[in-house]
Amino acid sequence: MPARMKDIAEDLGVSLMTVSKALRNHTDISQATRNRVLARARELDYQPNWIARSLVTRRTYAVGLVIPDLMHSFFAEVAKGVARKIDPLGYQIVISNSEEDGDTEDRQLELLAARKVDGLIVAPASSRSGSRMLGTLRARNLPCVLIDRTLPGLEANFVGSRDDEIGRMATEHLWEQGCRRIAHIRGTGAANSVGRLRGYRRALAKLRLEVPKEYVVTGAPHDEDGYQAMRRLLALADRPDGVYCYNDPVAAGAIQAVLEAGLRVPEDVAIVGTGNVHYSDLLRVPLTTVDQGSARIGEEAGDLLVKCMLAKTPLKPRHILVPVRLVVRESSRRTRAAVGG
Amino acid sequence: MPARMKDIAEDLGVSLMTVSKALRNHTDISQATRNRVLARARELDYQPNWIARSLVTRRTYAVGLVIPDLMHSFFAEVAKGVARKIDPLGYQIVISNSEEDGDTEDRQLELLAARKVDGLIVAPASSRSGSRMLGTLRARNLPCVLIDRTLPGLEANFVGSRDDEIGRMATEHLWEQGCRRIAHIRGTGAANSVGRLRGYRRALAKLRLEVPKEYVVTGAPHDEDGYQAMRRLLALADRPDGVYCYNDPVAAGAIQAVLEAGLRVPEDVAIVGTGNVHYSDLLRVPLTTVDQGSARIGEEAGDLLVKCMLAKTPLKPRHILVPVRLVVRESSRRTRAAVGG
DNA sequence: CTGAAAGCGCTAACAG
DNA sequence: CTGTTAGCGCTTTCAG
Repeated sequence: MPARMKDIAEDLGVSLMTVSKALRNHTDISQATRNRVLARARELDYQPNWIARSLVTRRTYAVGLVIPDLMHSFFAEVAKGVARKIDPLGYQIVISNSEEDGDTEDRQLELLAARKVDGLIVAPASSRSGSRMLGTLRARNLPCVLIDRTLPGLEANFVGSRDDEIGRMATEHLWEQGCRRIAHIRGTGAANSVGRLRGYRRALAKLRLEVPKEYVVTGAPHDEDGYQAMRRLLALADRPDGVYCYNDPVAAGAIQAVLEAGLRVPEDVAIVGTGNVHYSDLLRVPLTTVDQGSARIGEEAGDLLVKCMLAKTPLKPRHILVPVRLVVRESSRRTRAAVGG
Repeated sequence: MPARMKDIAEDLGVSLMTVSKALRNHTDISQATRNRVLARARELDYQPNWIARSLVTRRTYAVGLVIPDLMHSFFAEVAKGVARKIDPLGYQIVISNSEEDGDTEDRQLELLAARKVDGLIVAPASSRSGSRMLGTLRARNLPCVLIDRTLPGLEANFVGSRDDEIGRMATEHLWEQGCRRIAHIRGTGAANSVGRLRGYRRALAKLRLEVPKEYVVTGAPHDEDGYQAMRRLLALADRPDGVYCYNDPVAAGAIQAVLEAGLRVPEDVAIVGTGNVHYSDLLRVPLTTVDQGSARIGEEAGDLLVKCMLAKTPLKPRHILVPVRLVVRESSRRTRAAVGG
């Protein structure tokens, strides 16, 4: 139904090839012919069929973005960063929600590959899914950039943060604020949660602070999870006076639980999150958090992916670590000395 | 490089068609042959090339989603609703950010059309872009569902809210809470902001409340805009004691401005937002807002689009209005009587 | 500068 | 049950 090149060619009495070249601004077409073609194309409201073009050029100008949760602002910010970089180059984003589930993720990757996307940006749901992805991608050597979470044992492009540093930074900050019973609400499975936990543990060790085993609870990635986890922490005989949280939504949930228990933030329990999502400043208690440069992560990932897609031969995998930064706000400020905000 | 049907066919000494049918579970293939094909396909890690398939079937199983801002939770929630409905049917989402700009939106729609998506869900940036879209879509009769914002003069599928009711509901609520100087921070251009403004005006008229012209200010869609708009309102000689805001981010920004001015919410200025985004409950002051059923909007839009895509002939455009609901929280609760939360 | 031939990987329609 | 023919709309050679 829509106009094809063939239609234009026949209308003008020229060959299909002439039309094809004219439309793509090839040099070896006379200005006169080109104008006629362009004019007729406009009249017919001609739109190139990218499907057909893709079949022969083997480029779709689509990149797949697989994230665990569209609704988590962190990923929305990352997605925006990616878009900002690849959009001007004519790429579009096919987005998939893995819902933090490895099988769903694999299915989505399969589909994306079948769709012949030119590249992939993935925040892997769990480390378990590493094997499948490796097969799916390596075999077809589809350019791929991992974000936010590495995949243990998989040599791949990665853009993210130094998670152990995040954990350390947050924990030491709580200590500096006078907290001595520092707990951690950790994430499930993914490499970043492991790294943050490690940072937390190392900081405690360095500070010679011993805390009960029960001070590490699992409760992520949503604020409801954080809320529940915090309630468990508050129920402990010796409840914590500082909590470092896997991400900002979890921290927001934790704050909710603390306030609901009739306690104060930060006086009774100080809270630190991770990610510095956009609304963390507007929360019930403005949230101290470790900024990961989410938009920057997206941008770097976009840039790197573009480089890979343009390269003739597979590039050596790179690791890009975006600097992190502690943003001190009210949820942890217990001393005069605390700066920032 | 990846395996093709042809490879399987040659390896097995059967025809390409046999492979094609076996792979798609056509009935007229013997179990034995099918098994051989399937086995070889697995060995070669065969993946169907959807581009090639699409070219002949004329279906891409991709739908375009064009929204003004990925980072606004409202649209993230809508997107998730859409995904929930179309995902199980094998459709994937190509997402585009229009950044509230009509030209960007048109460009994106163009690309999406060229990519031959099977359908489109669009939250139009501004009413101005109506004409182009109409051409782009009607001409190629590409199934399309508008969400959140109608396009004046365009007879099209729509899923959204009764915006004048939202405006009325919020305004009357503020009145019931004792506010008598009720202002409105409105959005720019889009039909929904016009509707909400109308609702606000009508409610005032019905209540026989007269307010200065300066009580309607434009400041959307981001929280920064709301913050600035609120500052302007606070600078008025006769400052408002209640403000109805275009959306929740704007309301959050407004609250920020009020508190920063040393005033209290809701005692000095009560605030009502729109959208009931997920984190509105966690805000500095928990936000009273009009819930639009964002996820439901996405789901209905997804369902409707699927119906359109499956239909042989274009369906008559439908309007689906998802019920709205006032959610009363602390930002406006000035009387005992106020219910909900 | 213009065009003819060949084919991307797959499927619809029909024959055997 | 299996295979042949034709072609989706476009681009990449390569000849004029």
